[in-house]
Amino acid sequence: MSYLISVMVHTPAHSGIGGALSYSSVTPMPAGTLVRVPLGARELLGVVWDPAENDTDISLRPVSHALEGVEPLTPSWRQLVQFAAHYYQRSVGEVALAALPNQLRELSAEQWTRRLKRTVKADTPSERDTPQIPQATPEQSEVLAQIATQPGPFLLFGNTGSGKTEVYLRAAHEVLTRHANAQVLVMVPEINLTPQLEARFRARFAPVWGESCLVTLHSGLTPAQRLNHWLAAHKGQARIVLGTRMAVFASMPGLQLIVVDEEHDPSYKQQEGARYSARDLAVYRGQLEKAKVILGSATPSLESWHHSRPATDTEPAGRYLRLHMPSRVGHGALPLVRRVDMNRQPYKTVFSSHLLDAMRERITRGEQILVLLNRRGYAPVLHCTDCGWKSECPHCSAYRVFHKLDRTLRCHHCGFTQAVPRACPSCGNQDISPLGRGTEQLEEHLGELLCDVRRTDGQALRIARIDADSTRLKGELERQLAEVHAGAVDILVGTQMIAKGHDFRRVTLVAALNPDGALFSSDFRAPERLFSLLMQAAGRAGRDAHMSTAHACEMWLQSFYPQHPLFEALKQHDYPAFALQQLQERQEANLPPFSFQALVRAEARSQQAAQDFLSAARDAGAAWAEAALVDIYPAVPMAIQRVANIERAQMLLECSSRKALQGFLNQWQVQLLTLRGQHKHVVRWAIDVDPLAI
DNA sequence: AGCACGCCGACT
DNA sequence: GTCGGCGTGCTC
Repeated sequence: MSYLISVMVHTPAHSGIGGALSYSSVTPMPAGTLVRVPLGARELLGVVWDPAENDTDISLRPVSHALEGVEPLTPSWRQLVQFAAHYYQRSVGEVALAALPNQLRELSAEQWTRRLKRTVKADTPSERDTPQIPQATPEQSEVLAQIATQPGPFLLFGNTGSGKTEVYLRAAHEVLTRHANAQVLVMVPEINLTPQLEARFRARFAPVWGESCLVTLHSGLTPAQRLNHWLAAHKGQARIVLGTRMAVFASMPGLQLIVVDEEHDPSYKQQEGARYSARDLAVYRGQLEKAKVILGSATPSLESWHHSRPATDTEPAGRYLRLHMPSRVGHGALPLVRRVDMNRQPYKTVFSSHLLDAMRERITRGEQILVLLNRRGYAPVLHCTDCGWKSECPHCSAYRVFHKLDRTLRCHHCGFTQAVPRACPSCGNQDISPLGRGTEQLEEHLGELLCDVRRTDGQALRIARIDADSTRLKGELERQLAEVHAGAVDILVGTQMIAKGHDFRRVTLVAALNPDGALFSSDFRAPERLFSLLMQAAGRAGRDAHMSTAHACEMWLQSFYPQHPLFEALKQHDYPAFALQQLQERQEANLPPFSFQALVRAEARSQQAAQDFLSAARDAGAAWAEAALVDIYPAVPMAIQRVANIERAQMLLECSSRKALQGFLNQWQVQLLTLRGQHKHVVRWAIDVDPLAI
């Protein structure tokens, strides 16, 4: 008598073997068991996916062995993986195996048994002082009462400094004390934000449950650490798991609470392989495992804001419950927002004289300045410096993108393409250029403009630049930040990365030089990102009480559109007003969250081959798409059209129903598989469901 | 995805 | 005479 065991192994969706593979075994292995199985000449790690059946096929190869000493993964874990694979159009095996620590795959049987012996470690008793738990503010108490009594998911909307972390800590404490096996998952968008939050959680919980009550899960761990932390979570020893988006797949049998901090952050969307949104999966997982979910942000994603809308006379409430914490606890007032109208500045001004004066004043007072460059998500929309013409698409409420390679303007929404005009179509001016350029030598330029300024100690002022280039080396970011904290730097020039999570206590002035690119971007999410960035940057300033009482902190915005509603809302620190305005625009244009999108990307040796494949895919799905009310737009080259000599194209799908789009994609995926055989030049293709950038 | 098998060019 | 290039094709 033998059993048929269905096993998922790491095979991509388009490899011909998408589903579970069948093996035989003399023992009936339960679903969720980790096993090693032969596949061709190799032996791979796999997960038993379905309950064992009686084996009727004698030709099956046997399972090599089950991994000793690891409990099977729970049904809800498998359900989460299955859902994610299905929703994001990938194979179950790919998602399942990617969610497991690498060492589980790589260790041989002997190494594994050795490892098992080593991991039996006694809990290190904590030598910490009992934590100082601050008194909960009435606002926090109210929010916690809601979390305790309502099912959620919750959108915790609170400013920087409103005490969201204290709410997380208390909600976690509540859950952990109520059940001896309860576990809490806390997610942060980026790896460099883990240490701060980890420290807060440890300080609160390690004195009670020991240092090993918390583990982290992120890509910065060594393979051995990753395995240890994963095992601790899987066994339930770690009561708190703190990690980046990958942690959403952590095996946590006692999961009762999920916190997604800074839920609006685009980093929660995986950008390669299975392009899942960890935030959205967290909500799904919470529902699946009956765990409460708290999404926290000072500037929520418009999706979450929309989903947490209160009921109106005509419409029921969204499916999230919005919890508002408007107060700022223990911090100075929000900075004053000042706008400089760049139309009144001399031609090609980079730093307005007003701003320079303000900067001089701050430096001579020994205060620090943050200069924000908004280069991330930069899409080359053309504009005329004379009359303000922009490369709008005549058919869409989108801007067309400048493709340098063939000098065309293309709409990434509808595909409308034209050659780049020689002069401005509106006023004839020859000087039309991409919006938001000219920041390259900014650091140098600023140094020249302020060369006359002396610091309080008489030394020449120091400017530091922090961006992806200057911090490529490991530890370089930390080193540079330490310099800023030590006061060695007067002006910090950087991209969005400096606005995230770091407190610069002596910064009293934040300046955004050229935020206009995001107002008129081909990417409809650009304003949302800009608002969030500026709000966060404003929150950076003046967190030192002494400074902020002495001199008001300021945020300066240089813009050609100072009256833009985004800046108006920012001036009032009024996210709801901004969200309302943006959501109205989105609704009128039928954009997310009022519609659902998917993007198909294809890579090929030639642009033509990539587009041909997509066009063939469009034709193949046309009838179904029409029936399902799915709009398929024409294929366009990607904004970055060629990478390492591979041409890239993409095609947008839009539908007002998530379910209908899902259904369509599932059927269409099969057609794409067969199509690939007919388009030999296509290197690869992939579907991005709910893409963040188009 | 891996890893075979397989059929053509420059080397000890 | 082989080593090795990476083009198809198969893996329960």
